[in-house]
Amino acid sequence: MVSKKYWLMKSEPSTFSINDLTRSPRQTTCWDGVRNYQARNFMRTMMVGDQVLFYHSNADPPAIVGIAEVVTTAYPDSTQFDKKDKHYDPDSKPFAPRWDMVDIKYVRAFPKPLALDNLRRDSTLKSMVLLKKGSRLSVQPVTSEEWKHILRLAEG
DNA sequence: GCCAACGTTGGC
DNA sequence: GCCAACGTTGGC
Repeated sequence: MVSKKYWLMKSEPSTFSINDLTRSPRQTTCWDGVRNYQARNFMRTMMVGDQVLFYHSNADPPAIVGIAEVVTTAYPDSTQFDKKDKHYDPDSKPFAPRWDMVDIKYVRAFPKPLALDNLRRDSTLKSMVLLKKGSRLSVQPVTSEEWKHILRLAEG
């Protein structure tokens, strides 16, 4: 038995919001379009049951808006082979796919989103990857302490 | 819309 | 292997 891990995944709500996730078939979506090696490598270590903070970037305000969970391990992202897709990668070959994705399923939305500026003022969270200066990583690990604290904030 | 910070590419 | 140029992210 491996213990659950915790993650944060970013999405621009104008592209795919947590509401879009609730309306998806089985409230599940494949997390395609990740084109950053570090983010990909994190997805490759994900296990079914891992918990995910759903973050709205480029939003007003940017905020953690709810929770999802990982329901598949990583598998090749089909959009890398689709010439018409924005995330098409001509250098990736089907016999050696470069980019992976996982499926995540909606768990719940927070009654009140946790806005980025509030998170920044919270000393318990000061070493969160999300809050590091210049951090752009779209898939990132969250410690269990950060996770517990964030859930408390969301309930409060 | 601006721009700082970051990741990637490619010439050398 | 260095690093300038470029493209992207994402807060503001």
